Amino acid sequence: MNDILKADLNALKVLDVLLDECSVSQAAKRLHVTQPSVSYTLQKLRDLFDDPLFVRNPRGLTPTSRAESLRPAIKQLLSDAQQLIAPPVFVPEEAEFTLSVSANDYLQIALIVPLVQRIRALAPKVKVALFDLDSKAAAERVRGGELDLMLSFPQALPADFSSEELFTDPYIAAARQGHPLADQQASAESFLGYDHVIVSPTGFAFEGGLFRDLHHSPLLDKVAVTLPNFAVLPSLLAASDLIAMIPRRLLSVMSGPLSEVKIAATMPSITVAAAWHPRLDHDLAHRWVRNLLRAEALLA
Amino acid sequence: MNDILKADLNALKVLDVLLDECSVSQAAKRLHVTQPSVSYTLQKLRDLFDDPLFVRNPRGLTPTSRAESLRPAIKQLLSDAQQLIAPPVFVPEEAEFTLSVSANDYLQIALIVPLVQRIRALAPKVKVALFDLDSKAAAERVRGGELDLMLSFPQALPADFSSEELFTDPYIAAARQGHPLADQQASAESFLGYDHVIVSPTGFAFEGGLFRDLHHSPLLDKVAVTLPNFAVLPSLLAASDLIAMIPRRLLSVMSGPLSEVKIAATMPSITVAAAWHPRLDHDLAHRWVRNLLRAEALLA
DNA sequence: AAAAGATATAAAAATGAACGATATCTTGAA
DNA sequence: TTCAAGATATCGTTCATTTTTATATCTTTT
Repeated sequence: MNDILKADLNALKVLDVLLDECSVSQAAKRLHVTQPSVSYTLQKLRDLFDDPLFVRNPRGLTPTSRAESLRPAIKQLLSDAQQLIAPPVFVPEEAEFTLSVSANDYLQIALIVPLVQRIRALAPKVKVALFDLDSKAAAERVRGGELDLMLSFPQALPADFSSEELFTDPYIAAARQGHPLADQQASAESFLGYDHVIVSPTGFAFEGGLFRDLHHSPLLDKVAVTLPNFAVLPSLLAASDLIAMIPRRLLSVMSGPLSEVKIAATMPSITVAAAWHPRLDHDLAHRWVRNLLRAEALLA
Repeated sequence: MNDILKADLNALKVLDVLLDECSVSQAAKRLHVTQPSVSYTLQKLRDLFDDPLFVRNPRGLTPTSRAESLRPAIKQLLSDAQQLIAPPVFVPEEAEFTLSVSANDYLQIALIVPLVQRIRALAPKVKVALFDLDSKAAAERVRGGELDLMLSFPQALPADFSSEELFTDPYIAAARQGHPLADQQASAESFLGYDHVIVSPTGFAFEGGLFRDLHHSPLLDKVAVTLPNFAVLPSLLAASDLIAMIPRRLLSVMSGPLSEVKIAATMPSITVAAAWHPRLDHDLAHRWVRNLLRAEALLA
């Protein structure tokens, strides 16, 4: 049996040219090799197909009927191969895929929402599936190919993932519009004169990134309320004189009008990164999304 | 630009196995080469596709999205290639082509007619185009691919054609049924007592194969009629007491009932051969026809 | 009769692929 | 913790195959 594993597929490229030229010499010219080289390859082809393929005529070669019958299939095969190795192109307007992203609620609001708007404007057929972030499970789902992207803090990202830092956002203090300290330069005393609310998934355990910087800060003693996420923060602030520490980017995009409380102290900040499986490093669609994400991160 | 002439198509066979195994080591086992060899080919593939194709994981390799997207096309391509190099098969029942044959009228009657019957019985979709023989023009038409086969005498066939002798047929003497000499052993005298008719395309010039052997034969003096072909011979014989010299095979297949006139003299004979362009030597359909022709020639 | 132009062949050179040994990394087990 | 197992990548070296140069052979053409 004539097995493909034994066959030299590269010889088919020579056969293709031979079919065009019907001349070993001319084919050699076109292939930029010498005539004996093509003659040698022709021998291999004759062996492979168990057919002379070409018989001599005064001016070169006449293809056998087998060679003629091979012609269309050879052309098709090489054209397919050319397609195969051609660099892939990504056309946003026509791209059709689902992007699955996991992010905490801060990043959902501050980054993903505007990202989705950009995506929908440029690539209307692309769907986006957004998931809350559960770091441990998320990493596994990235590994399994269920998730394309996870957004979190650099420390929370698996080391074997590809990742990219997006931006660093300083915390600011915020309160309801009309709050006594709103839009003012507040002193430390007046700032600590109000009770505070902080988003802390672990409650008063205060574990996680932000709280490293605030470890023995007097601020923590003034925290009266902790929230698991930013969702209800606007309405809580609106209905009280509580002051919240939030990343700056949330100030403008969070629903409900809030004011900044300016204080002299240098505030901690959080750095945000995107991570994905290295398998997607060169994926054109994925790279396109990452470019959009990077552009969005650079704004404001 | 990534040109197919530069690409090593054989590497695609390795990529195919790699996509199956997701392991350089396993792929190497399946390919019966060493692991570094596959690793080396993988490098070439990475270069060719400008993509890592696989990233490492604890147990081997994880394909990139590009590699995954390549998978179906690779499978298809290799399957096509396998088809391409697979030995061709010829199925008479389904074969669909036109066989163009040129032969003199003797062979048309004695060989081609039964051949057509065989062909029609075995390969109902095959058409046969029959042409009278004009050796010079026929050879050119064979060379040009218009004719698939020419049947003639070995001397009349171009030397650069492939050819095969089919049979040798002795001349016999024939006359109408009821002729005084019919079915008898005739003496030379009684045989020469009748006028004769002979097929001689050149008339009384008596040129050609048969007449070499009869050059100074007294028979030629008794020839009263010459015919350009065998077509009208039966009716001429039926309507006269003429005796004809015809190849034995014509006796049974020629229309109109004829009887043999047996004579003691050793008769000349003609040898018949088929010729075709060497390009068709390995053509399966052509070989099938030649086999039928050979089988038919062996009969009677 | 020789010159031109074609393919095939032979020996030598050069290229490229496969090998064995080894480095490096990760995982899983003692 | 350490060690063994198992994975890919890398490094020279060896070996096989392709390519080249040179030549033979055949046919056509001048």
